[in-house]
Amino acid sequence: MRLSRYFLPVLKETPAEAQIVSHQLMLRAGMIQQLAAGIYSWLPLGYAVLRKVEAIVHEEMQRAGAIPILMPTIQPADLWIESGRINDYGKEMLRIQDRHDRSMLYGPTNEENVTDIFRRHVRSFKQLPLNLYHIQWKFRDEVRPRFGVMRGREFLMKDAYSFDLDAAGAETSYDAMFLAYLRTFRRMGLTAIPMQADTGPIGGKLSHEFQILAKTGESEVHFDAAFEAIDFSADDLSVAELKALYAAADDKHDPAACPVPAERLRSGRGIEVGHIFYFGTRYSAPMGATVIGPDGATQPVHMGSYGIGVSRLVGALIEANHDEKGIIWPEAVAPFKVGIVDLRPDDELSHGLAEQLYDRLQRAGVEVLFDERDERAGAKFATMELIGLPWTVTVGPRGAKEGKVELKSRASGETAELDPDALVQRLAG
RNA sequence: CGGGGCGUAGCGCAGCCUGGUAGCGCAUCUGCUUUGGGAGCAGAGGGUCGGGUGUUCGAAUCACCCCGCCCCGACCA
Repeated sequence: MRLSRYFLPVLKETPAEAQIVSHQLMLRAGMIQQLAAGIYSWLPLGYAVLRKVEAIVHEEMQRAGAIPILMPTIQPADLWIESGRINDYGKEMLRIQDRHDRSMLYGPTNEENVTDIFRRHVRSFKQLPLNLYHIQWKFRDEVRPRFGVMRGREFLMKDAYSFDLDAAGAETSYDAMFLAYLRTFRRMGLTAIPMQADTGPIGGKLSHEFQILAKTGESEVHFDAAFEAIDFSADDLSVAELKALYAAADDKHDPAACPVPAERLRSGRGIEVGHIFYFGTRYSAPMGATVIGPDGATQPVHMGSYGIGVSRLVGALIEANHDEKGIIWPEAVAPFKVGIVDLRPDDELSHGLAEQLYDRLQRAGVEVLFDERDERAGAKFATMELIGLPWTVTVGPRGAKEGKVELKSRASGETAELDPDALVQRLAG
């Protein structure tokens, strides 16, 4: 992508309304644009990151056996009356009347919706286990939206729903999601600690929320220091072991009853990026989502639901990866892998080399943002640092004479002088 | 939902207290010079001062009502 042809409205100054660093940087880097309180448009750079995050979530869900579907944003209120949940969400739920005066709502979640799909088509235990998920926009009319996409009213969420014959099966499904979550966050370079949690309006008895540690987190969290020793990227992570370790957000944490000795207890702030629930027959029973078991008896299925705040993750990623100059994207979610700073577009030799590298990198399948604007070096470097691409290639007359360009890592700041072949090889790898 | 604050050019702000029809920096456009860390000079464009009502000869400025946004607290992917 040529920057001169892209749409990247960066800001030099920090908009007054943004309080936390991720919100400030998302606005300054031209990723989002606020339309109303808690409602944002995603501009090209922000949308590119959102799609990267989405893609990882899709891959890990499917790896864990979940099947993608797409349910609507608008639902009939009838379904929620049937589940008995119509009033549980209170004013958080946006209600709408359609032209026939039928009561509709903008879905804050889709348990009823998916349970309805299930009950219409599944009859036998032989079709279980089943896990259906989608990534769809939700609306929760928060009393006080804030912190940009971290607490928006409209937000993109991945929600998966598992169906099993019995509690034991449901727990297996739960554990599979538990593991998939750890892997998902890990792939984005984030360590999320699973914590015991309340079930809220979703209902149920077993629940964990996944919290990323960050100074600007919304909730106070407490956890066993043993978590610090765990390698979350290990292939043989044990869900049972992780579940046994103590970790809880403030609301669940009782210092008097805490099983962890004080010297082993760690406290910090956390950003909740995922939340999983096992709620048994909470929806299947009232809504008649049943199967015939091996014994010939009809019984309600055991369900769980599993959410990841996809749009919130974009903010959380920035909270976890930035410095005073801007964002530092982990490669897995970067909007572009490389930025080329064409220092002197008016210099034939230097500009020619930059063009050539742009072309070669693109053909090697590398996502490149090519800054060939007629701007000063300082402005270009500042833009690159702000938007945080993992790699910057600087091409100027000085190096071009020697046939060299500079490669710089945004994360480490390390630089290397390379010739074009070595550069392409290194970045294409 | 309780408490507080703000709304003046695309962004950041001043002007308001003490009424006299709007200003600064950045950004934008044109020209020239410049070009390895957010350039310089010269010129130009851009505002129903959030909206309404009232007071007044006269309202960005005073009063009242409404709307929007932000912050603190109680609640949540």
